[in-house]
Amino acid sequence: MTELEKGPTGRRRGRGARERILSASQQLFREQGINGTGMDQLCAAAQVSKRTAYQHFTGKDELVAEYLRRFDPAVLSGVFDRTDLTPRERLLAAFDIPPTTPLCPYIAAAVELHDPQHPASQYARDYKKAVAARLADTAREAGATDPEQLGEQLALLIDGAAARTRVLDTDTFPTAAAIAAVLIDNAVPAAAGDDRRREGVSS
Amino acid sequence: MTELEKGPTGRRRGRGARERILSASQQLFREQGINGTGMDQLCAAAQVSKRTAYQHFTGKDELVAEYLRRFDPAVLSGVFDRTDLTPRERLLAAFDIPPTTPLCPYIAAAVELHDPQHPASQYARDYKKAVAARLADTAREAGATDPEQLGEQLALLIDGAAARTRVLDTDTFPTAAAIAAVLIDNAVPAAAGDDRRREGVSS
DNA sequence: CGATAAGTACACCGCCCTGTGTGCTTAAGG
DNA sequence: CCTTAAGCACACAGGGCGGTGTACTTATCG
Repeated sequence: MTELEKGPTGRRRGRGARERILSASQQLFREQGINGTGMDQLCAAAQVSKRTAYQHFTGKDELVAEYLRRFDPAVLSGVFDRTDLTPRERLLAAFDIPPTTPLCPYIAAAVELHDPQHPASQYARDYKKAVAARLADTAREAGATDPEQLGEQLALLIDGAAARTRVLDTDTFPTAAAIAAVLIDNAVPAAAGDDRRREGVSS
Repeated sequence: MTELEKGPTGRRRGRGARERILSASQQLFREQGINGTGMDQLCAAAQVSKRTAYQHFTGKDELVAEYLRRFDPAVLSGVFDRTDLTPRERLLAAFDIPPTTPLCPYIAAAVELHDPQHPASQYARDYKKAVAARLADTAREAGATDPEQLGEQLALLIDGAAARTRVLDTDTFPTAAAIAAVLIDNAVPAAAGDDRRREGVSS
């Protein structure tokens, strides 16, 4: 039952409370951080009464965990499922996230929550492992000799760029992409018909 | 009644409250995070009255900033001033920080404070730039063609290992060190006489 | 000694936080 | 229609936080 919001019907601030809460959390947790966003403010932004929020989520912890689970489709699948790119290009495409990404929310959550046992921290861990695994898959597809190692290396580069971008307040993904290009070329034994050239990636 | 460390009576005033506060902050901010450590708890651990703490620091913000400034000597100088190592070895030695480092406190501060204008965030930024600069200096010493680029790349690797170690709760510095070795070998045109092991590097 | 600065003990303020209790209104659907 | 459940408004509890006021004690040194 309860076929809730399926379109613009829910213009009133009636029935789609849960979705509005999660949508608002996406914005606020990113802009202000998890600890920096109170439930009062979040409920106000979501146009949801506090009582309703606590009927959908047992507590803020559960809300935070659920909030983290709403990133997969866009980021993870969106990059790896592009069949128009070669495996190598797909690996490098993972570093093209300049505009709308203040900081990887998984790292932020792990640091802010400061508790490895927290559901959100555990999910962050799982997610990071999943990304490394998908990178490894693509690396295997690209013909790397040690795909797991390359996947782990590329994952580390992504996290490094995310963290460093946060601290320096400057986009460091180009640097990470340049390193990735070197690693990929070094890990693929002797590709033949590829378009790969040694691109110094100056800019 | 609190026979605290007296040491040399160099100071004519003061019985070491400030030092105890900063010493306690080193431990607590790392173990519990900055936001997770209250002034009450910190003062109790430092065996300092709260009133005294606020006579030494105008507020928690200032204390946090000062806390961050107490890391340089050991980490930064300790690695780069080792004359017993070749430049290349010194660059790689920056990745040998496995035992006593839960997470780079600069990244943690930047994420937790969530305000680029915060004094501590600004200092974190300066520090990260300084590390990159010293890495670049050493890279130049090692004969890299583009020392600035290599320095920035190595700095990114360190931050990546720190962040990823935090999220995964696993030591990822070996992975970063492996990448560093590849990058260094690729960046130094034709090293001679070194003991560098060529790991699949196709010049 | 006595002056002075450093440190102490402890209560207290106001604020914001997560989380609830209670009663009321609204929308959906048979 | 009337039932049912989702949502709302609002007040409030309990606690931790950063920070302060006040009066007292202690160490250091001229």
